[in-house]
Amino acid sequence: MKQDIKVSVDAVVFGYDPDHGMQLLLIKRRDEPFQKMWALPGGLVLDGESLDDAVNRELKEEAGIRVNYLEQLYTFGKPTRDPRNHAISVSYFALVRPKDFQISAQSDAEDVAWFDIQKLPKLAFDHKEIINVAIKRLRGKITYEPVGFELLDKAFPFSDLENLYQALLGREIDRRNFKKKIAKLSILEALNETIQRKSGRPAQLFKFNRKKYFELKEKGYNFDFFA
Amino acid sequence: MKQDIKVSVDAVVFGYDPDHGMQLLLIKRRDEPFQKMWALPGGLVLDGESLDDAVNRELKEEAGIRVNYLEQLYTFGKPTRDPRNHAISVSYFALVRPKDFQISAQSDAEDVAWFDIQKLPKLAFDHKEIINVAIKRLRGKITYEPVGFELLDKAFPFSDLENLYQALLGREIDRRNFKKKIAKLSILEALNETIQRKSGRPAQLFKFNRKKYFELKEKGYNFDFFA
DNA sequence: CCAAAAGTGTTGCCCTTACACCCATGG
DNA sequence: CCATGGGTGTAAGGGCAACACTTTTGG
Repeated sequence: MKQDIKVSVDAVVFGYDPDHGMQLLLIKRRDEPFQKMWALPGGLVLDGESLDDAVNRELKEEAGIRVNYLEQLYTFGKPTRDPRNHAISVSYFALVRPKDFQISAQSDAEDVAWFDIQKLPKLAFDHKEIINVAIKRLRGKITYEPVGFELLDKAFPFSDLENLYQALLGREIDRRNFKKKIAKLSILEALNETIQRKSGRPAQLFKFNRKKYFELKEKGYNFDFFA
Repeated sequence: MKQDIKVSVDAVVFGYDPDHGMQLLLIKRRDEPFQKMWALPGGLVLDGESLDDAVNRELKEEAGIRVNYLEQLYTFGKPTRDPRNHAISVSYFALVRPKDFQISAQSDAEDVAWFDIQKLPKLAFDHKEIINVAIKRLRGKITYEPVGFELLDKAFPFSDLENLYQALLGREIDRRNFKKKIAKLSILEALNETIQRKSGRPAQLFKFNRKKYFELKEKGYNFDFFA
């Protein structure tokens, strides 16, 4: 009884653009099946390759990016998810700063693009389902971890953080209370710089203090941003 | 380039025994590799079989049990984790009431037994690592979900719930405050029965109100049992 | 001077925590 | 009557949410 199951990895890569909201990285397939349809970047794991290595390799090969933050999401194994044969997909959840990279289609991708998570095209395989799980994870994650770390520029105005949270939570946040909450954690550092957006008063820039964040996390601190 | 990676599933099955604390179900391997060593129940996924089906089948085949609660945990894919060949393991996290089953070794298991999670034997493959991840998940889970549901008898005295939490959190709980917290959620129902343990005053029995719990969960209620 | 976005404190309420004594039973 | 575990209430303090006006800039 010889087992014949293919193992692949797929990555759900989120990026945040202050002007356009949460974005998702997709590639357009060059080959069958689902030729010319949009899909998650990913592909077969090589013999002797670890899962993490496989995702990183595929992201580099297909889209030319290296992600900031990567964690395993879920493994999908319905035998019918690939029309060709029984194939399982170990999916990953990734966060990047879109501006850090010039994405470019390579390898078996005909095209690569960022899509607004509210306006996704039709997707190959069960990738829509994978994305739904990832979005759920993202929504959950922001309530107990400062996800902004990985999605915002190194230096950012407070309003970017606020808007990111509003976008993900889908509701308004009270700026003052939010600021107090973040301040209490002391994981933000004010810089002596300001930034001028299109209009209005210039905003002070901040950066995350990674070290302090990890210290707090080690001690088992509970980051309950929002209920 | 033909891919040759084996896909297996492994289950970390927790059970709670009011007298002996948190227990973990292990099987003793009948065959090489790691012959006669203790290991997690699990095995190869069959062609055309879904991952969930594979776990349930293996649990039935090897230990003769059907679990109460099952969720996917993590997929381990280090190419060297199986000395024979590149094999990935999709691991699962399960909760049962030990008393519900008479465990019995079957199939390729020479023996099956419950072990105190504090006193585990040496384990085959990377199963120790898998268990560590599972214990972490369990500890995390109890802080935001009423795990007791799946681990305690259908009817139980309040002290069982209290002891379960104390065992998992590794610290004392104030009984009165804990009771208030649980009461506020109104997911417990008092029964008109009592139980007499070894000594002391008889205790009132309670049962969980599953329906209410799921209602609250649907509405996005935040069960923050403990920080 | 108008529009746009940034910045800033106080108050009331609720929830959480700290805390100790009596009760019912078996031996 | 003693040991064991079960059952119960209150008060104080901290954390969270609600809430609106002023400041700085560009046009």
